Amino acid sequence: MNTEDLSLNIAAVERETGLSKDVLRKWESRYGFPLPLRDGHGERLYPVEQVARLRLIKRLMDSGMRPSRLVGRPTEELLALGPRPVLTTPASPGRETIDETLDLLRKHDPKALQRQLSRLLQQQGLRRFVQDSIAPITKEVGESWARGQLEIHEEHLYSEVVQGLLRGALDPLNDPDGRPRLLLSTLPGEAHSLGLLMVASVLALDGAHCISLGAQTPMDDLCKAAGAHDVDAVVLSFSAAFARRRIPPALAELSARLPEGVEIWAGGAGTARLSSQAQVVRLLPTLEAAEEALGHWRIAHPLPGN
Amino acid sequence: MNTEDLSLNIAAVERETGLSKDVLRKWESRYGFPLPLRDGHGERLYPVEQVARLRLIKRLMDSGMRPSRLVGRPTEELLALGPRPVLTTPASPGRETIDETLDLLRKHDPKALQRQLSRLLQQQGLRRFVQDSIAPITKEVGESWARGQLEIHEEHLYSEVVQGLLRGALDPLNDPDGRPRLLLSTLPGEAHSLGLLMVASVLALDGAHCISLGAQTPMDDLCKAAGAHDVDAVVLSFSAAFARRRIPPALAELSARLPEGVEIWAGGAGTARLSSQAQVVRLLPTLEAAEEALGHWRIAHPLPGN
DNA sequence: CAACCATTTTGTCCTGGACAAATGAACACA
DNA sequence: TGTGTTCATTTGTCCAGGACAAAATGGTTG
Repeated sequence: MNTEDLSLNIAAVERETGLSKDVLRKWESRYGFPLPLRDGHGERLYPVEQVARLRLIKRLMDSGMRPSRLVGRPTEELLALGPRPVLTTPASPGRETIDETLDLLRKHDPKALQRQLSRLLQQQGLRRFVQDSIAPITKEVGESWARGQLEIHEEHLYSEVVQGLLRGALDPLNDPDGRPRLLLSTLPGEAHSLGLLMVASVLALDGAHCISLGAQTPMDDLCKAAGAHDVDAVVLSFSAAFARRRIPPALAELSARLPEGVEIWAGGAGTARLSSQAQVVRLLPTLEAAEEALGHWRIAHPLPGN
Repeated sequence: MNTEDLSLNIAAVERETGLSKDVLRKWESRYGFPLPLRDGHGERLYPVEQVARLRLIKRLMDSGMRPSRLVGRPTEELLALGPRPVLTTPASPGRETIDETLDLLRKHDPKALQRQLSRLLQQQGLRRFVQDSIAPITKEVGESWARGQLEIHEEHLYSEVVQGLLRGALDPLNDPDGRPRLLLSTLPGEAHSLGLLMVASVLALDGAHCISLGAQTPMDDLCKAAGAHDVDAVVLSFSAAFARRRIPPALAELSARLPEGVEIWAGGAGTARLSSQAQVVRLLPTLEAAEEALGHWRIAHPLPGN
């Protein structure tokens, strides 16, 4: 009964870690880890320690690392590899606030969560809210999941609530006559849209007109929308999980199909290590870079009236 | 390219229908359906018509039917088998309201969704809100998913928001001195907690004191909590998806382990076809039955003061 | 009518192999 | 130097088909 209490079957591990059963079995045969016990019927039983390590590995992989570097290592080394901040300038909102937020998540209380975050938003203003609260809390949510202190389902809930909040804050502040006019989205295959909304907030605050299409817009729709809304640039976000190899060709294709004169701005952790591609796209690896890009665009495109 | 547009690979079908790859392959070999095409590499390609039928089948199974009766049949017959209302007295809130709600879901806007439902709640009051709005809307959400018009993810979001709303409405109205004192939960394996909250609303409105533990409380905790809170009854909810066979033994065990004098009330679609078990538990197949049970309890337990 | 048991149905897990997609490294070219 | 291409390696997904436990059904009996 000791092992039963402390072990999970393969389906439970898949649920807990997000690693498919196939992957779990393959890793076992290829790397010798995880190496589960077997129950009376020859079925795998994963001790909780192995599950914890798997969760850690999955997290690091989501931030761009590869299994071969991770699967062999002991837990301590994995912890040391922890993700470094990319979009964040961690002027943290304080342990307390973060913990309160996570508690609300665990209680499955979207309403209270919204209240809590709304309050922060009112206190700090959108700009600081995005950079000093949402960025670090999001990071913490991800890490809590890796520690097994949050269910993946709860992470989704967090994401939904924050998106709703940012959209709500963005909407009234979006100047229909603002310039430049920007179309925001992610390409098919890139599900993370939180970073995109954070960029949108910053840009809208600086007076740009942001049209957000949500995540995974097919390239066709993107081009049509760019034409229909007569935008100056298309802003795309790529997380570290997006296959880096596919970014340049995708951007090249988009560049070819987009109406004449429409720029491409690409941001997110996935673009950090990208080679310049200088002529085609402008890279926005950080929120500050996004603001900078906006400034450059304004200098290059002075208002005809002036 | 025609077949590519209109077909999904096995992973996509798993995502769309909630049927695992193993199940999809087994059904193919056992029942001859689904019978996907194959791509150049021998991998399965499911045409959208088959996916739609699978979604329908899954829905019917979730409401208690078995594959052998479903998998062979053509789409029209499946549609005719549609689930009959169990907990609902459909005094529908009107097509319009339902459609608006689903639209908000598809826009992934939890805030607006909450506003919309809050408004309904204010207009109708909790009792009618639960029975005339939440019940039919929930049904529609489920059926929309079966038609492929809603993603499973969006169904989860709906559930979270409604739960938050009901909890919020319930909390202030819960009389700490109310009688009877009720402990509400579901057993491990039963994830559906919406029905439970609906029952809780009705009971709290009638002056009972409801202590809700959320879903999947281990039996140990349930018994301890029953003692600690000195409750008069434990209220459990079983959806049609819960293995019917396991309900009687589970209830028997609980009955044995619960403190002396604590009743068990069992509700939800899963208890509809249950044999009486008369001495041990009280069955609450509908919201009305729950109110009735409350009345009976009050008659059987007159206040000592009177 | 309820409880029990044998039988059938159904879902999950297993092995081990094939192979495509993604990646990194080596190389050629401007 | 930097940019693009090609090839080998790594990694995830899929496949077949068999085993078997869990669940449901349909008698049978008290």
